[in-house]
Amino acid sequence: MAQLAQVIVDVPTMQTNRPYTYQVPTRLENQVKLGMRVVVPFGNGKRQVQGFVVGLDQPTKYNGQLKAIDALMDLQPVIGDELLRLSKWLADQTYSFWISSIYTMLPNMLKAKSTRVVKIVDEVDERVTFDVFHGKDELDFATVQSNPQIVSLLLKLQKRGKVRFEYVVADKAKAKTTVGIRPQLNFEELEEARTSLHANARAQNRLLSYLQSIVGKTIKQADAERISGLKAATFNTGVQKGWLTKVPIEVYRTPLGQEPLPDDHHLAKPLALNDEQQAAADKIEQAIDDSQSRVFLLEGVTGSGKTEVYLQSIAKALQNHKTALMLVPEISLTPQIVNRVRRRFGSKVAVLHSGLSAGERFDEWRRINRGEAQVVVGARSAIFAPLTNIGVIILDEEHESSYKQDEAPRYHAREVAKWRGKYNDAPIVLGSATPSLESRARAMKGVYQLLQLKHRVNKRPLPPIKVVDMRPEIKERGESNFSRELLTKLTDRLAKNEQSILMLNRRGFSSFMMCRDCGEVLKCPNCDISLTLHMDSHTMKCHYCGHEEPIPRFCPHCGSREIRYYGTGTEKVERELTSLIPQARIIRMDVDTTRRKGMHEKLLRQFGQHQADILLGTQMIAKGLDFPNVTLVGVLNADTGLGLPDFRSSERTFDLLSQVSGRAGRADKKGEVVIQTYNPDHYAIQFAQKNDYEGFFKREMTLRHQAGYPPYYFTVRLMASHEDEAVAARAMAQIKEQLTKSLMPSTIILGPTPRAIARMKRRYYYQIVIKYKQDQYLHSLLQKILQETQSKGKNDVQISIDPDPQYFM
DNA sequence: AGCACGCCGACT
DNA sequence: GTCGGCGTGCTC
Repeated sequence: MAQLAQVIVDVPTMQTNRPYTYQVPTRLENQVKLGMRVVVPFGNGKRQVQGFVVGLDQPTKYNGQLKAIDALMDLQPVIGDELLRLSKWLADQTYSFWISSIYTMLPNMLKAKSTRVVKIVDEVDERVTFDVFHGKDELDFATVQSNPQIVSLLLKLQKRGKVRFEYVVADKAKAKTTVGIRPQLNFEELEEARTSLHANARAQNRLLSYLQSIVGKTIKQADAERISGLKAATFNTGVQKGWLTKVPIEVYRTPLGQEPLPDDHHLAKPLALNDEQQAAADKIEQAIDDSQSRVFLLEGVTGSGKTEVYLQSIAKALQNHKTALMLVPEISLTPQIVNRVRRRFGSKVAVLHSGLSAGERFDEWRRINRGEAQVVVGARSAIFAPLTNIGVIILDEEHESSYKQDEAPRYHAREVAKWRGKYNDAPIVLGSATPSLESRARAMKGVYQLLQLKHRVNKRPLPPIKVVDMRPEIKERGESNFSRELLTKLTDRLAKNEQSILMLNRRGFSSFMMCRDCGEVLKCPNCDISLTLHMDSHTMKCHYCGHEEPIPRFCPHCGSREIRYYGTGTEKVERELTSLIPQARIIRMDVDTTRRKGMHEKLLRQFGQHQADILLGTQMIAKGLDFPNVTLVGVLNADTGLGLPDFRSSERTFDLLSQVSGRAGRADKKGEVVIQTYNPDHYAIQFAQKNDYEGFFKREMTLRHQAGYPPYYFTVRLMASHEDEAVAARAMAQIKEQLTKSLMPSTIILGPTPRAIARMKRRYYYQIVIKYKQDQYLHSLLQKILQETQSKGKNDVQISIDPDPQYFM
């Protein structure tokens, strides 16, 4: 019988980042369990917050009077043993608050909203009642918080005992319900009711018969109407006569495009595997059978049938009465891949992606939590799906940088997967055509087991790739996004009624407004970057802080009218393409045209139905798309990423070009790829042209070795920010001193340097990058630095730590 | 985060 | 003399 409970409260600060001990009141005895949400008093006054039970009956050194838990928010724990442990590990690994790592694992709906309400408890001035309280006797404090006059007025009234501040912890988690009907009488009583009916009350008579057939059951009213053929009005009469009652029935929200498959739906059969696939599948399935928590790197060229190996591994796990988790990068979480999994495993599948509403996400989460779904497909955060007894975890496109969250907690889904694999004694499958250097290097060392698929399933060669040097093109024809060669091929496809995909590599691109007379570039007043033109809203926007201003007609610096937009945006390319090939029908896909929910799918569907000849887009079109009629893929600017100060820029360029090349000639028709570049001799482009991952890997490893980058070193990035640049710089210099003193001599400390975007949201940023092979002091030292520099207000230096950063910029 | 306690300037 | 500014420290 639990007397005490250790609770992590929803106050994300360094000082409160530890469990607090509460008493379990007698009325809640035997009900409080690990992983439940509770409402607890915290701090002075009547403040209440949400918390999570992370321990029971552990002794406490606290000498003060313990407070008691106010209420339970759940009947069943929302976090099981595995995820509770994982949340602690995650907080430790990513240097974040325990409460934050708990919340990243749960759907947003489980985060209760804590509101402050001001209540009138005694007669107050009529004008106050009217003006401030709008005639009501209570007020949501959040609505007046920003008005200092009202705030001080309310505080005065509080002192005089006229009003009281109260806290309300409101749970947002609501299950959607529909009306259900339930017979109130038993069979005989219903029969009895029939005798008192008028002879012509035929509908009521039928209702009674129907109710007799469902005694003791609860049926959705919609279903009842359909089955019985009776109208809603008849059921209402039944309620009036006391024959039946209406009760809410909990139902799941149905995400668009995720409608349940019909009951008689035939699940798709597994496809036959070729020898390579079979060999890989055998190894994975053996590990599933033996409950081995090893890691496989499944390296397979585009079209080599990795997905089928995934699906059969999942089938194996299910066959062993276990569950399976499959992660896909958000960008390739397309209906195509999702449908393939659902056709194979039907209603066992739950899908988690960013397009779901909060309610839909919550419902999918509950289906998984209740064990109603045994297969989960989702993007990064789906790695926290509340599956139990996992048999296999798959990460498709494991090299994708989107598996690393770029805000706190800065976790990498691959590392979380490995943790869960160990906990569940389940193998991990990392799949990619172009594995990350880290993973491939581990496979070479034997840490992971390498499984290779070297041949395409359809035995077709990969499409030939033509690299076009844009330098002479520009010299001869002036500024253009299209080489003659690409234009010729596009026109040719048009004539043959075939389709083309054009990709504009936007990585690292800044489009900006510049004055042709004085060279002034329009910049964000808060951040250190140029503003981007958004034609949909006709404004200039800052991508970092969201600042927005009208498009200027005159240069704000010199007043000249010659202020123009620079940078290769998709819109501009579309305009050029329209003027070059007026008869071509173009679909443009970029952030602007796909912002609205469902637009992404809609545009792809239109293209799939050949409502356009050319699909023009940014990186988002590079992955997973499979259009049989596409025979030409063009990359307009292959090298924009190469000049970036990022040690992974070659790797990313190689990946991107390899991915996009795989989009051509998926079916019977022959495909071809055109890559336009200003760096035709760059090794990333050369190796991509030859489809030579092995060559690229060796070359890039040599360079990483020379420069001391991953995978030869582990890295951590420390960032400090302050409103005053000098303060941020000084804080970092101090930290560097501390690091140098305490870390191992083999550890390399770079910086401090101002970040590439030195100012963001009115703060200046400095960073230090630590490179190490093995350093036993590092982790605890970083924890200590965080403790010491814990910021209390906006006037303090803010420190953040990014383990294994994706970018150093 | 939110709240109280506490120590210095401009006011009924 | 007091009201209230926000720096500091604590929350089981």
